[in-house]
Amino acid sequence: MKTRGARPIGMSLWETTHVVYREFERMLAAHGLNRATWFILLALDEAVHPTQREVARAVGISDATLTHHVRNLEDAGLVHRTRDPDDRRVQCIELTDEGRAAFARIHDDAMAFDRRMRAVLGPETTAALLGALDTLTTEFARPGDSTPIPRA
Amino acid sequence: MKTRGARPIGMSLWETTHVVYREFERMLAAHGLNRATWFILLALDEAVHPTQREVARAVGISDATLTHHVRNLEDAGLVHRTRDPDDRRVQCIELTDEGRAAFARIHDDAMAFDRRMRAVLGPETTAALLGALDTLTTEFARPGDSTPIPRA
DNA sequence: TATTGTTATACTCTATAACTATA
DNA sequence: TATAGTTATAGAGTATAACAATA
Repeated sequence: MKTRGARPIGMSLWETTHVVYREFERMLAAHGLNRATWFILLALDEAVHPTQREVARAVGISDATLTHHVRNLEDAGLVHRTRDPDDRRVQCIELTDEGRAAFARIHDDAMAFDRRMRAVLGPETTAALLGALDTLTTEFARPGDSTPIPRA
Repeated sequence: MKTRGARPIGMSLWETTHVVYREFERMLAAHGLNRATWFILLALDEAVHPTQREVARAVGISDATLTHHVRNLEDAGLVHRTRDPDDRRVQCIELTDEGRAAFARIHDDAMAFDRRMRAVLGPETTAALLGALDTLTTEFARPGDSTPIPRA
């Protein structure tokens, strides 16, 4: 068949995301985290006392998968869980002091990573890229799917 | 901490790639393929009688992982392997008639998918997006990594 | 009955190491 | 010795289903 012609956008999208995220995850790994646990910490940072279910929705994974990752974070001493006294079904996840310190360190690295991307693109191309990505997300998103994080 | 400020580019990149690829893989699944096996068929289409090792390099997976996927493709009747008579260590992978037909069908769907992306973006934004992705890939690629396909 | 979260289990993709067979 | 590929095994991330505790 010898498929020739313009390279599909999806190919470039896939390759770039892969290349960029391999570097990003290398950084996370140096802090003992992976993509999922980093997204969980971000979700914790953006909500006040979220339930595990809310965090799972924000991250885009199942409750069972979240339990798995939260256990790892807890074993690492970065988060602490307590049952909500007003509704003892609910687990309240909070960063420990150590977790807050780790978050701050990783957040610094993540911001530096973002600055590197913006610097190499320049402000106009950065804006164009973000606009294009947003257009594609709107076009292909399914209602009811949250998901910033899936298996890739 | 309440991290506020501009959304990181990586977040958008990740989310868009996820949303787009979930739809793409839904299409592939309707044809009985997944991302890895589709990339393998693409690699077969672009080279003449490649060895398995060459295909693995092109796809960006290990030899052992390739064996795994090729076995699935063979079980599905889409490819056929023969030992190279000139060097019996080498497996030559070829599409079967059924494989060629499946490839053509999926390729049509993949092109339609690409047209949909280009249509919603428009020609200028498409070009800008591809340029930005290329810039990022160049910035973050590591020499010696082939990789169009990894786990994401 | 409904909801929150956990456990048990399993599946998929991936890799490394050890191996076979060929060269 | 070196190379192409396979097998055996394991690990990471994910999910579904069944469950316990609580409401």
